[in-house]
Amino acid sequence: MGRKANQQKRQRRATSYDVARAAGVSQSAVSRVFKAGASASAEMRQRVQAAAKKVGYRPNAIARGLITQRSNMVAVVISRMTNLYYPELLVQLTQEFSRHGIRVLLFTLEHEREIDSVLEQMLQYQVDGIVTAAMLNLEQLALIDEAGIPVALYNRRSRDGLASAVRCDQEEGERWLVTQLVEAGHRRFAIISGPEDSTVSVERTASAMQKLAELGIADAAVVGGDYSYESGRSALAAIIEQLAGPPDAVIAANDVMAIGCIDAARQAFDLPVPEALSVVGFDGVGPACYAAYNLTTVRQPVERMTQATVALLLERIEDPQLPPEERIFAGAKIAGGSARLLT
Amino acid sequence: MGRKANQQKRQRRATSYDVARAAGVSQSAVSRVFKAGASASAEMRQRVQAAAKKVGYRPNAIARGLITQRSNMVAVVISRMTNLYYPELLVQLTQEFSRHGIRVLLFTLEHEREIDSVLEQMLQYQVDGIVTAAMLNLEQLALIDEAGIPVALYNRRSRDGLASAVRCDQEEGERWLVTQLVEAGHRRFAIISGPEDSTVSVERTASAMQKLAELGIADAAVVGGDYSYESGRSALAAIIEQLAGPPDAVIAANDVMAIGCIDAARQAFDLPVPEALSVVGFDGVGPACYAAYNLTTVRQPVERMTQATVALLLERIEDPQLPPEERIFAGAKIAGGSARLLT
DNA sequence: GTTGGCTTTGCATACGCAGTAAATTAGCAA
DNA sequence: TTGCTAATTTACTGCGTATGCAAAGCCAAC
Repeated sequence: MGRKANQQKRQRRATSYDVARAAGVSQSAVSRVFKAGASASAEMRQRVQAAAKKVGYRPNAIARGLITQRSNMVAVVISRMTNLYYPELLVQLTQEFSRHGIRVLLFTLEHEREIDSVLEQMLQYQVDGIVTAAMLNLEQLALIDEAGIPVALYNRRSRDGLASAVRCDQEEGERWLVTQLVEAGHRRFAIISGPEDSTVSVERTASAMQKLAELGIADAAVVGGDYSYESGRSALAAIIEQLAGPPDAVIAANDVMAIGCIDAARQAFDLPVPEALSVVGFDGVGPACYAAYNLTTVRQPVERMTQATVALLLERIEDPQLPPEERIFAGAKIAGGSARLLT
Repeated sequence: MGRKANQQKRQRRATSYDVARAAGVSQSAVSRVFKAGASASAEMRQRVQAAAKKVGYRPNAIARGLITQRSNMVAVVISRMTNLYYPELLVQLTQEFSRHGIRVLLFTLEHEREIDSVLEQMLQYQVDGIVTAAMLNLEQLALIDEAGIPVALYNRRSRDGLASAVRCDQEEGERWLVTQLVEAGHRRFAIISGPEDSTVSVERTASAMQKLAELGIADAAVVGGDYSYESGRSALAAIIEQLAGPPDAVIAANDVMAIGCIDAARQAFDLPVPEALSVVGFDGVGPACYAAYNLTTVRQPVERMTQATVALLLERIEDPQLPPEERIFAGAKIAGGSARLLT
């Protein structure tokens, strides 16, 4: 048993006891020094911090979380990444949370059915709150509520006051788009909807159709897409077949499908956009601004929406008594150049 | 002091003791039932699980992490989201980790200087491993290594064997692009580089220039960009000014700038692409495939790279003795239509 | 009926830190 | 010097779980 060191690679991490011993003080003194608003003399601070550096001490957030009942982590759930504004959303969220000393545990859903398992994970990890851009049913919301964890829904309607919600006023956005198009003389309409299980898509599509009906247009063609570029492309063919000819205007449930539709119009059908066909989208993502498309669309104020989301969630983490709240943001109306509008 | 219940909103979560009491067994029995490969009789399982459901028990991952010294969390660090392939990367990573029972703690960097603070956070949270697509200097890598936490670099070269690395063979990709362009007769070249602090950009630019030099072209113009669409647009103007006329071909350090450059060429300079100007990019992100651009580029095999990253990291989490490893993937060569090539 | 091996269960402890109450020290006027 | 208050510091307990160890139960073989 000559040399027994150097055997274990994963050396034990230094604990507050180690620091205490090195500094010749008690463990609680160390704890106080590393706690934000605790009282400790200047000299104590000095000695402890010096000792901490010497032994390579780093507070263990896991242990701290166990005792304080606060993990300082929130779960963020997004479904598919096909929504091009998710990346921006994610960055904004992590940055904003980070500013408040909170870490983000990320969950992505490939399929709806994964959600229960993911939920279980989040709860086991004792997250302090949940932000979700994926659909939760009432049962799931109730489960979370029972665990006493506040939830903030992103671009979803609050349901039964079980969760806060931040969303873009899609109805108003779609109404604006439709109104502009109709006023500019478009009559034959087609809509490219998103996935059926996407509430965002359902809402956008319904709003557009309703406004169209209000304005006396009841025979718009509706074709299903899946938010992808490809589905936007093929949707146009389906539309033309369904209408037995090209429409005046296409309303896509998101920008990416609108872009696909534009490409199909120009390349496959020889329909110049916007001269022969107007195409509008929704979201205002990066590629919508590319000169080749210059999309007429409504942009979500992602930055303000994320800030609101974080604020709403933090409020309820601090004070669980607070009732959930819903905050609705108007989208920015971008006239663009992919549709013939009056002004 | 009549009614004192209903006061606290945040009811105490059920613990394994509660379950044990409800089931009339010991706490360790409960623990064993909820531990994967532990020994427990069928009857015990039954009773415990029934009791657990009754009291609404859920294992506390935080407490478990404290004792097992495994948080089952890995940190994922990305710098800016401007790299359009990050979203895909993120989804793939979380999905793949999730498949192995590991959660992702996400960190995003706005500025380089944030990295030290972020590093501190990760270490405090006792992550089992780190995946980073942001630059770490040797000091930082050493710090992590000292803590005994394995690191996997994404699209970065391994340094001093302190970390595993997975990357796309950008040199080969750029060489292919350059060779194709030169063989097709292009002579006047321009390069749009990315941010100076991006090793990815530096490597791509250097590789392209080197290959150009090898083929006898030493006077390529180099203009700096920042990976953004806008910077690609304005870069073309700078190039034309610098060369006192349009080049034959532009090599952009990523797809998004290539797209910006194409739009600028077509709209601002009346240079049809690819007839009057060839433009190539790198990454193979979504918009590169849009028909309006149909970019000639090299696509990173993100899915395979992600799988490799996860595999490499998990290996070293399981066995810290294992030496770091580097794995290099060839990019997929996409001829596209934004450049005049021979074949 | 005893022995030996195997499986199942409970007891007790440890993980690393925060917070409480008690103890110590410092500070200062009488 | 004494008495008293305020400011620090300390010992100790508990957060919820996993696990080594020992006791107990079970079964087959002798």
